[in-house]
Amino acid sequence: MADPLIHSPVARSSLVDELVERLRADVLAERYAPGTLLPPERELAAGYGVTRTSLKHALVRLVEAGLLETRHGIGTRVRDFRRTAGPDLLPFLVSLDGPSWLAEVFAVRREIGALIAARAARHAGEADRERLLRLRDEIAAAPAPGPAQRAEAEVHRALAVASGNRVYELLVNSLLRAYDDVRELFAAPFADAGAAARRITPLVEAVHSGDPAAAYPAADAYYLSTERLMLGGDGVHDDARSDDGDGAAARGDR
Amino acid sequence: MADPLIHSPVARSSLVDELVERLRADVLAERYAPGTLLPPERELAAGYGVTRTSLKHALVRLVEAGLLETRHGIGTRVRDFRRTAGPDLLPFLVSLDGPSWLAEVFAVRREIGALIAARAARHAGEADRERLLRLRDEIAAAPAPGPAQRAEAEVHRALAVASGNRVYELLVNSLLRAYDDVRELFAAPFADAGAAARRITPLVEAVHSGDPAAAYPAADAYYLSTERLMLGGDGVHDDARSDDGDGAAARGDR
DNA sequence: GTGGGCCAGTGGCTGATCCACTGATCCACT
DNA sequence: AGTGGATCAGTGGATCAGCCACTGGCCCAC
Repeated sequence: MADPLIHSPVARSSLVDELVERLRADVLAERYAPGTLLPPERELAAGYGVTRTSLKHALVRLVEAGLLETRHGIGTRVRDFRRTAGPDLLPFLVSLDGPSWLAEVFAVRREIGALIAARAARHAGEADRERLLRLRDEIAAAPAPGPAQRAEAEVHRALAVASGNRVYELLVNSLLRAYDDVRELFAAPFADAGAAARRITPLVEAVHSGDPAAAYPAADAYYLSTERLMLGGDGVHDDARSDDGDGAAARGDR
Repeated sequence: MADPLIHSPVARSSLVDELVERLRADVLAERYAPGTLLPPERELAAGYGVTRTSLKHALVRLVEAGLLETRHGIGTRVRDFRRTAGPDLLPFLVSLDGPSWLAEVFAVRREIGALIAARAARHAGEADRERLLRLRDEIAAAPAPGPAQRAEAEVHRALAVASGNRVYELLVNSLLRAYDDVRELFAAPFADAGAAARRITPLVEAVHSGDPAAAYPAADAYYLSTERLMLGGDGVHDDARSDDGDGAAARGDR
């Protein structure tokens, strides 16, 4: 008895969802060049074989995401997402472009994670501290990689909450989502719950003890270790304030 | 002659825009409690005096922003934005709640700005470095606070680009937008272009010289100084790795 | 009890229609 | 020649009435 499986609701996606996905992919792949006008809605709708109303719902979502810009009487213009989009776009960039973006996400997660941990050590209240310990135990006791990874994500969130700065909470929301989709692909290295608990324990304890100077490097080491687990190999060179997960592959023009 | 004024297009907002704004305000003010269902679309549309189609366009945008969640056959549920929204929500939180969020945004900007500056010092290419100098000169020569502030924002962007990590670019996009709306309210303290240039010069030069160890504190000092200009007073205490702009006012439950 | 079928209520989507805005063009007037 | 206004075609904005698809609760036959 008892739930043998967590049933994540079968991802049924609506017509508009599909449409958004295709349009977004087309925009991100620069099949519509930045700065140019999209074809008129009536035409686009016909092209995709949907009503203009449905197409509009899709466009409106991409506008909200910062990828498009529509002006009445003119048309819908493609924007340069590097200048206009926020980190909420990361999940799609990661799943489209793969390792290049992922590495950069991890690099940021590590650097910001250290900041957050240091703040958390300074600001965490009693409730925050207890929550961290509880989550650590939850990881150690996790019956499968899935729950363990979820609990680990909760630790990230809990640290952000404990940091006492809500902006960090929002940031962490975006960063976590950025690799949500790929997380399950990396379940294997996380199969050993004991090891996972051992990785995260120094961080949790440093924050719990309230010592920022200890929390900072502990977070750095922790994020580096998970990064290595997920990206495989040694990932990055490891000097004091180490580097990268670089965008060398990435840097465009301008 | 020559343009005496920059005409920013008169912010005409469409019906749907208004609708989104009202709904978002209602959600953020928790007039619809998180976790509860919104009234049915037909009813809601009637209540706001618009078509169901228009209401839908508005709802779809809020779903995209992470504030709502709609399920076919069930209804539209209000989500807890602290858990689900990303930093793209910041502009609205800032303009609704005012100083409390703004202070936290600045705190994050300062901490992350220092990280970015240090990375930029390490990774900036020749083009990046020249762009920084050019922008610095542009600030010094700015004829009015408006252009100066815009050029300053460009420096933030340029630093993110120079950091070689595109995730930081997206982060900076969101953070800049977070106080876009209030920026003009603080034009007065920025009237002196010479002073603005003097504030930012040490940062630009530290990055330009390629020394991360110099760039980090230079960025910290720079962001602290602009923070003080905008928030007034001394803002925060200023020890080595200083603090806050705290969320003491903020921390909710959970 | 238990399973199946029904049904009311919800969001999803359609297609036709009209409105409002933009920019180009043309023309009358100066 | 130059200026200003009218017109027009093309675009997105918004509406409407209607039907479809999904959900959950209810009831009834078994």
